[in-house]
Amino acid sequence: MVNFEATLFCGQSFSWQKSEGFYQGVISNHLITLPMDDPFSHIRGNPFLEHYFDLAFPYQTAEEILSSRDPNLKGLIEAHGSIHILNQDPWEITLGFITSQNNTIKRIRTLLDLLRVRYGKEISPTHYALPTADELITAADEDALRALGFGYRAPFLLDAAKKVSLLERVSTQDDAHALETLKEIIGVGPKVAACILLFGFGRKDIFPLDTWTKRIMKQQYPDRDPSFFSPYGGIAQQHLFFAERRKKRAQW
DNA sequence: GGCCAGGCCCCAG
DNA sequence: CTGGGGCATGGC
Repeated sequence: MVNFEATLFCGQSFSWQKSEGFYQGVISNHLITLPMDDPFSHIRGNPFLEHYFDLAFPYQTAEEILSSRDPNLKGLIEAHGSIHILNQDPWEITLGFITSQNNTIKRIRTLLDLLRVRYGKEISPTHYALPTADELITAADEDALRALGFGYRAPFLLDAAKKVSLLERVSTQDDAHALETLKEIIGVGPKVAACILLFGFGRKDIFPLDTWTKRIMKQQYPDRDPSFFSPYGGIAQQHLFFAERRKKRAQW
């Protein structure tokens, strides 16, 4: 059973909101509305959404392997249900996770919404696509992005836009080389590169280490490292991250 | 006010 | 290679 709350709102996408019984989200330039009581009914039979929600991946197998390896994770998976890794656009993920550094999920959302309204294409009276790399380079400069509130991340977004072709190279590289390629973008270090690989390229074995997951590893797995969860580190990490944030009542 | 937030760059040692 | 200061901004 897919846990849509955890899948949509636990830090892998910043494009969804809840309103009046519906999940509403922008996927590239499509506005998608899913009924909260039965999201699956709108996804099944729609190849575009089936791919976005990663229905073809064998989550059950991954969860069984993780559960057999670690009782803690077994408990979390039983409590959460499945957390899927969405197939999102690498460029949009790059924008999102450059913005994420030293920031809160709530404010990442706010900043990306500002970016949409200011530089993106209107796709409905109330929703905008994220700007493409070309749109950003053409219409924005560092001062304008700082004025929107991006702070020191402003030049990073512009550098990423200039180097957007790197993202095509990544798709044919193994994880280690791909991380190195992504770090050629100024402001992209190990953590942001990991998030781009996991969430933008579906690399399920990537385990991003941020302030939360570092703390989790230190406290709960003091003599392990993320390879303990291989080849499903990314999936394990989403469950650990979700559980820890829920425990601390962190805001989305 | 200080501390933290899905960090990274740069520089010392 | 590792550790620590600085960097924008907002919420608590």
